[in-house]
Amino acid sequence: MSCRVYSSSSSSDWDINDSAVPRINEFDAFSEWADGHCRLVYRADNEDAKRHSSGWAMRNTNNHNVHILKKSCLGVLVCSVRCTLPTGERVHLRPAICDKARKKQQGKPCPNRQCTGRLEILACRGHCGYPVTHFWRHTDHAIFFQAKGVHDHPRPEAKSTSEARRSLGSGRRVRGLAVLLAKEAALGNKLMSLREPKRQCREMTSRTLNPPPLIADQDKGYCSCPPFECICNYQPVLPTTLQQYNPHSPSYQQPQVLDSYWTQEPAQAQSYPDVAGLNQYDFTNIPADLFQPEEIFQLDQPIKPDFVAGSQHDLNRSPSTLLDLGSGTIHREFKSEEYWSQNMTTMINDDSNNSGSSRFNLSQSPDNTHLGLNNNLVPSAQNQYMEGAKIDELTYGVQKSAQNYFQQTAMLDADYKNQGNFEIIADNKVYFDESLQNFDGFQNGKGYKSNYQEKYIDLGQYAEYNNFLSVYDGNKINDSAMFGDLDFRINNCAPGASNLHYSHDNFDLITHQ
DNA sequence: CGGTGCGGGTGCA
DNA sequence: TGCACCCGCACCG
Repeated sequence: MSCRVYSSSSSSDWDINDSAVPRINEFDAFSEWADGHCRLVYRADNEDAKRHSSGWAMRNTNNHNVHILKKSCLGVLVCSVRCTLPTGERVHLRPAICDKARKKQQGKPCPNRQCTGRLEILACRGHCGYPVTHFWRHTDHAIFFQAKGVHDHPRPEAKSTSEARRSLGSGRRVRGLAVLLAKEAALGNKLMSLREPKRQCREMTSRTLNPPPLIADQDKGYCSCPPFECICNYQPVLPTTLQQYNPHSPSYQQPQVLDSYWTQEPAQAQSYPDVAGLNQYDFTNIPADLFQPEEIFQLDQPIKPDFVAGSQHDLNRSPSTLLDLGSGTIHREFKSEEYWSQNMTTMINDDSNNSGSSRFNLSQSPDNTHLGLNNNLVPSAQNQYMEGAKIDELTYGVQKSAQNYFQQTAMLDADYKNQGNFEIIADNKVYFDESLQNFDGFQNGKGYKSNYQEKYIDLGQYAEYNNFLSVYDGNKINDSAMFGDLDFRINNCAPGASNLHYSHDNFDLITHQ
């Protein structure tokens, strides 16, 4: 996934509100966690895009424009006391999209069993104090996506995870939950792997950096289940039975459904440190009625600040990684302070989504990445751009920064125009009928020239990306913490990962209201 | 029951 | 006028 910088390249020279958008022949891989100011173009038959799905909890927002679907971020459900799980992770559940359901979520006991806190919404204020917004626009040839704002909160759990939990109903035994979640994960990943070839790019990001759950690195002996839905956690206590259900065990017999999943991507075995021998859990001391209907969010994950690896007590605890059933990702999230400082640091230093110079989104596969298309800014201009964007994001509602932002954008636009290679589409507010798919005016007179791309490839960006890959390759096995960090950073928009081309000199016309 | 999309309506800048 | 947001409705799984 490649998030694009406003006006930083030919490929980003469209706005969701333009009367006409370029016709695209090469598309982006779907980005589940698109973040920052970015624009993506998906295939018209991309199922994820057609569903307007997102890892973020996005709700429909009425913008009174039937042609552009607008969604705003609901933030994330967090614990009111910000309790910390053994590994320093924090609760971040997916807010329900439905207002009614979301209200019911709030005030529920923290999923952390030993926490007295309550769930509350951590609202998204990533777009000048307002929630981050996503825009979707369909043409006959593509689905255009544009995001505005940088999420200022942790990612919620994946959609499939919350769906799985919901579908469980209430009062089920944890074992059932485990099986269901495992199946969900297996099926989801299976489907995702089959859905679209390019999806692999995204998978590479989330899985390689955050390998799938339940695939234990036996050498490391850790558990890679999520803190909320640890499957190992629900395994029987007795060693013999444990063996039977422990996927980490050599003698473990995988269920048929899961088998393909386990063996599907063995190379993605996690390398998390064995925090506390979390492979084995004793559930005999957990009463079946412990999970009340109203505690469907209740985690079997204790707050244990003095968590000591290897202690017998801790053996009964859930592992601390978070399974993202939607992406097959195991999140080893930042401790909250780490997260926030990291987040702020990222925002301050990178503002990746705008500059695209620091955050790489590995959802985009390198081999289908046409580097530089989004990084056509000359360094100086790019820095200036970052400055403006930076301020824009960090000081909510500061109009000055917004001016910088757009002034910079305008300057760059003008700069491109001066190259004489293409013309920016004027938002002339002429509203074309959607049926006018072949608008000669744009096709013949205002097309993008392909040589533009060649001329503006930013080698510096390319180098940085390679550097990243080098670091990544060198550490992916041994440094899971790094991946936690990288995962967060790279999953934000990275212009350098663009693979979008304007290979046609025509545009898809859309209709404004 | 909840996700999703649509659309009327309100308040604010 | 644009935007954020509330609400209700309909459809769907």
